[in-house]
Amino acid sequence: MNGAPVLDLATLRSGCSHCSLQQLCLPAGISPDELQRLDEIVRRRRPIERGERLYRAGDPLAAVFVARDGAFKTVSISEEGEEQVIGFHLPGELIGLDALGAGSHRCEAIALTEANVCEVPFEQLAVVAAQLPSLQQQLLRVIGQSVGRDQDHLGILVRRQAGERIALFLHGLSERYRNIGQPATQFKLPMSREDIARYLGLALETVSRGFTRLQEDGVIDVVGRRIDILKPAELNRLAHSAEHDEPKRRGRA
Amino acid sequence: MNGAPVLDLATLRSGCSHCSLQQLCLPAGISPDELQRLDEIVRRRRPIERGERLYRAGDPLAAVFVARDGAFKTVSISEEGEEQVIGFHLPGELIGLDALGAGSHRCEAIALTEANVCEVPFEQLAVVAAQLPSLQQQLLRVIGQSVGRDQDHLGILVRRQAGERIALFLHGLSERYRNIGQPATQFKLPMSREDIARYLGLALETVSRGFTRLQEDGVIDVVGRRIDILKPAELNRLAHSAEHDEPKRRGRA
DNA sequence: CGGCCTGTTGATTAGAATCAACCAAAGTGG
DNA sequence: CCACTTTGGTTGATTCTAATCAACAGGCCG
Repeated sequence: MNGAPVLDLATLRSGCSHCSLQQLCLPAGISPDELQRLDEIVRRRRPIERGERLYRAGDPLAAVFVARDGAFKTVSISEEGEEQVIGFHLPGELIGLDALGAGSHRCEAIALTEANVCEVPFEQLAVVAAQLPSLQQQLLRVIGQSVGRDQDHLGILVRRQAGERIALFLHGLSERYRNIGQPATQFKLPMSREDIARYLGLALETVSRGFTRLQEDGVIDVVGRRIDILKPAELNRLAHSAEHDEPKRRGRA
Repeated sequence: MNGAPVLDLATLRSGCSHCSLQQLCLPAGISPDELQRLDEIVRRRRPIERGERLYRAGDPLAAVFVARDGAFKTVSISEEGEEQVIGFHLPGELIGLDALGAGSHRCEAIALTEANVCEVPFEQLAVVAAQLPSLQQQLLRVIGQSVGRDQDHLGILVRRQAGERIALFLHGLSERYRNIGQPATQFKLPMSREDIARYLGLALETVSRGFTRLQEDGVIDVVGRRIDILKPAELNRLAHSAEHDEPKRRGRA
């Protein structure tokens, strides 16, 4: 658990063109010389600690962020002070779009782990995007992907069975890890059971039980936040075609 | 079947500059001469009938749409053929952003009523937006508002009590009608109970019961799809601070 | 060591899904 | 024009899932 990783200065210094996330992030599909324009406005921020906020609800839209590593959650606080989790953000995924509509943030973005982020001042991004059609295109695509993730989230929440939601959650997370080139069947959850519960609209006990149930069924192996997906196909099945299949029969024959 | 309403040619012909939704739609904040550039690429389509689709899942992103009147729903079809309602779209709200991420539509957009829509070819919109900073800005804002509505939807779905979800739904719809300058306390729901149920992640019977309950409590008056919000403040309270207040005591005192 | 946070597990209960009638309005066709 | 069907909505009875309340276990920290 030497959690605070050795600070890779080279990584911090080097720009988008050397970033491993290049093909997933704003620079995707942008020519090298154009990339430099983008690179000039991107600020590589110092490491963020766990629990630190990138912005708070109500803050004016100043910049959007992308994690190079680590993970974030965005939460909105209801009038009663309840925290509801709007989304989780893995490396390469844009953070801060919740302010696009009104010009100020609806959510807070909180680091779930130590992380390094790139900060892109929004005004400048807009200006450069207007000048570089391929950047504009990629910006819209990245925004669209974010919309897509929100819709996936909606798709999880309308499922009424807790087990389905949990399977869908794990499946989706696994896919996202695969996308960024990390192991898709073995990973450490960056978020707590409570975060997951507030993301899925369930009680945290229900999430816990859901995990144990999946473990009992041999689909996954869980130890605290360590997840090992033993039967990806089965998880996929549970996530999609529901549990209608084996309704009563627990012990398999 | 004079279903096709009297065709208002003047309305169809007149461009954005004469549109009553101008300040809510893409043209907002755009100077008259710039507006003409936008106007040139907007196609005013013939009236759409109820049940007609603007696009289907899988269709490549060709255009985005805005209703001038009427209402739409966007739905995604699960592998089991279940229809899940992603969103409802009132006049002035952009339809079709679900394709921004992958370049093809994830959803289908279906007319809930007869409607007139403007169609904006996406490629051309991107080109013009790159040339007109104020249009680019407004495009991003409108996209952001759409993201905001999705997040409101999420906020509804994580609420676990059916009554809260229903109150929140009515409250949000009311706000949106107010925004477009239509009566906010009296309106006709363009969607069926089943659509609402699939939007809220509830069974349709539960939605029906929820409406009846609100009526019994004197908060609203419902007759089929006609809604009259009698106590907006009370609805607002139910939507936000939940029903934790009067748990058992039905008859007050 | 003792406290604290995170997660698991158990018992009970509230609330919504489901199954099933039923009703009114709107078509449809003889 | 009236019987018949279809569609959308309401209401009732029953069942079952997940929330809630509660106790407890392991890891980590001061």
